[in-house]
Amino acid sequence: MSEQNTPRKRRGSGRATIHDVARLAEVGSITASRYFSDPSRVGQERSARIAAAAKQLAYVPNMVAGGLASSHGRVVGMVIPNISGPIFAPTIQSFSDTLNRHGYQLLLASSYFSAKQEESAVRAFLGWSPAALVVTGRFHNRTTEKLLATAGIPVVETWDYAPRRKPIQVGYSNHAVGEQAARYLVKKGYRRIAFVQNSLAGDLSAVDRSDGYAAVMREHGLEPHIYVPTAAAPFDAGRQAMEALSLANGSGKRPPPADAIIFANDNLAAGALLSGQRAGLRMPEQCAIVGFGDYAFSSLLLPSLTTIRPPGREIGEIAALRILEQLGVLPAPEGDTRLNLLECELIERESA
Amino acid sequence: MSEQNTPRKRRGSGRATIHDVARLAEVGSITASRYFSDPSRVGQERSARIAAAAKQLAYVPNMVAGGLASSHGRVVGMVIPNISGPIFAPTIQSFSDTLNRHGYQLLLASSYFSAKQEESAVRAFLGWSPAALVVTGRFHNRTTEKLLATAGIPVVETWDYAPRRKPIQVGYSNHAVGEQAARYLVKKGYRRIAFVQNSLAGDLSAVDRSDGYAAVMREHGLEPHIYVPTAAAPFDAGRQAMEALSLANGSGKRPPPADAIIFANDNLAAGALLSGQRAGLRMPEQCAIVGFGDYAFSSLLLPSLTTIRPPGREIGEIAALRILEQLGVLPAPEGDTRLNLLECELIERESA
DNA sequence: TTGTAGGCGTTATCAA
DNA sequence: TTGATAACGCCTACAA
Repeated sequence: MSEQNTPRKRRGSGRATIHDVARLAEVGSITASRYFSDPSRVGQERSARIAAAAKQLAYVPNMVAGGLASSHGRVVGMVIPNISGPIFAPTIQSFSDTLNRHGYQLLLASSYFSAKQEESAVRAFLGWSPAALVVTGRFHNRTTEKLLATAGIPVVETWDYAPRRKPIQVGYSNHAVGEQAARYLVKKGYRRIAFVQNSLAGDLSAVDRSDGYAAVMREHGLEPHIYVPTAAAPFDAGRQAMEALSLANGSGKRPPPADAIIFANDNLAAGALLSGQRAGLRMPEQCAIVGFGDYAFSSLLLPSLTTIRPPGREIGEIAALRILEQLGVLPAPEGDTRLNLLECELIERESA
Repeated sequence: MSEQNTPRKRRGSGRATIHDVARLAEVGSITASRYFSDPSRVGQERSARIAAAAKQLAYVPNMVAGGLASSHGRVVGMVIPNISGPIFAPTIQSFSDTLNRHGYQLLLASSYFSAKQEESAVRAFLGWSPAALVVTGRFHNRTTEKLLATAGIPVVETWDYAPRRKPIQVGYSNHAVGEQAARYLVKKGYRRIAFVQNSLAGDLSAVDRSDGYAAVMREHGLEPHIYVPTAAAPFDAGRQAMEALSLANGSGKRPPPADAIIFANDNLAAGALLSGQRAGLRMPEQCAIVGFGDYAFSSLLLPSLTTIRPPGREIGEIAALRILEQLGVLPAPEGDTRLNLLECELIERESA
């Protein structure tokens, strides 16, 4: 016990270091280091001694020192547009959990869909020598592009899918989602199908969806009708669209412009559903509604909302797996793992 | 341009270091270091030279090296029960944003309400020499307690409030929430008020709420009636409770056991609302419903759900501010900032 | 399988 | 206000 001479260093965290463990275990510190990174490379006896010493000293490896020495720490940075919205949380959750399971930690920041904020988050992360970086979408400003390209670490783009780009892609096709919704409604017999765009300009993914919708419409000889609401709040915008497209048979002669509406997201759809319901509109008979996102409330609405569920959880998990493979933590599977195109599921409920 | 001799080191990240900046600016590297941590401590001329050099070299400070040298990095670890539930996301969001604004990064992990997972997350964080640590709730296992106590850094407990504990507290009183809901219903004239507990055992905060409810009931000479559903899924549990407490007037003689129900959370309340609605029950006339959580869907239900909103966003922001004050990044306000008791807001909607 | 030497990029310490 | 020097705790390279 009196062995434990405390040299009272002038600096330092005061916690036990790998040297303390090695000394107590009577091995070289590099042997202790090897034990912690890959126990199979250290002999039985010493392993046992090291384990005992580590336990006795409550040793916690200093990841900062390790990161500095090896020039890449066991952290992965993720920039996500926002954390508290209904969309991205499952991605963060599954991403973080998968990383943790393999000893990596998540460094998180949000961009609020701002390229400038994304850039500053990436820059801040870079200071931590992350093992990899995850960003959302394929649109970044030039500086961010350069930072990512020269970082020399795996970069993953999530929530979008751009086969020709360099980073690993994990996402789905918004264009296909638009097609999927339109095909579904066409098959159900609807013909006057409208698409309600997000009033938030800059939601490029919604534009991709409306493109897919328009393509299918034309394919069937139907006229695409894309409505862009002006109201800023999603529920209000949804109501506004509903009034314009389905409740607006003011003259009493003409049928309303739409007998089915695809919304850019479930918030818009919910606003429309509520206003339709309050106006006594029968849905889906008089007007079918399809949303996007499968938010938590979507199954609770009356009528419950038919919507398309993006694979948020899967995106997070696959992004993490691809990174761990790139880092050599997991064995690399056969074939090209750079492109990961996932499917969205159309969830058929009452509204369409 | 040919000045940029690349010394091709055998190791290292390849990025520009503070020494490169200092050399280009023709100052000592320590002066450059000072410039980045507190520009006011460096003279005008040199400051300008350093700034120019940093820009030219696209210098990104290496936080890992800085963290090692100063034995505490600019990261803060947060353990939250889960990220993708409806509850904690705003806390994470505001916490992260507030930290980022002051140059600190968020290290995130989730515990899924497991003390064991919480412990391993705290342990993992400690390896990063965080500047502070945030945990959720006041119940941890003994090891976690010890780790937190001996970490020598600010520790914040959020989402609960235990004045006598050591760490900084940022939360609200679940007991008071239970009282608040009960008082509201009593004042509205309801007398047969029941409380529906979470079927998930281990949700201790919900137990605190039911205690508060029971206290108010007794205070008014009323009999507390706490119902514990057996169904595991929240919506099912809510339906089950509704059937037992309000729709169960099978004999046709006795009035149902409850004319008002407080639910442990909005998910349960939503399940109840839906089943009540499908059974043709008029709410709140025949049965008033109060939830807890103010989830995203709560305002969209029919009738819209009267509920109590916990101050999730505020918790995150205040936790971050207290930490930054403790670290000296922000000026410390007067008085005791260790205890931060926030209010929950009762949001009056249609269901009660 | 184990050990030695030295460097990773920054900041604390001390002196000027 | 500025700078030289020595940690910080670990890991890579190389040797035994």
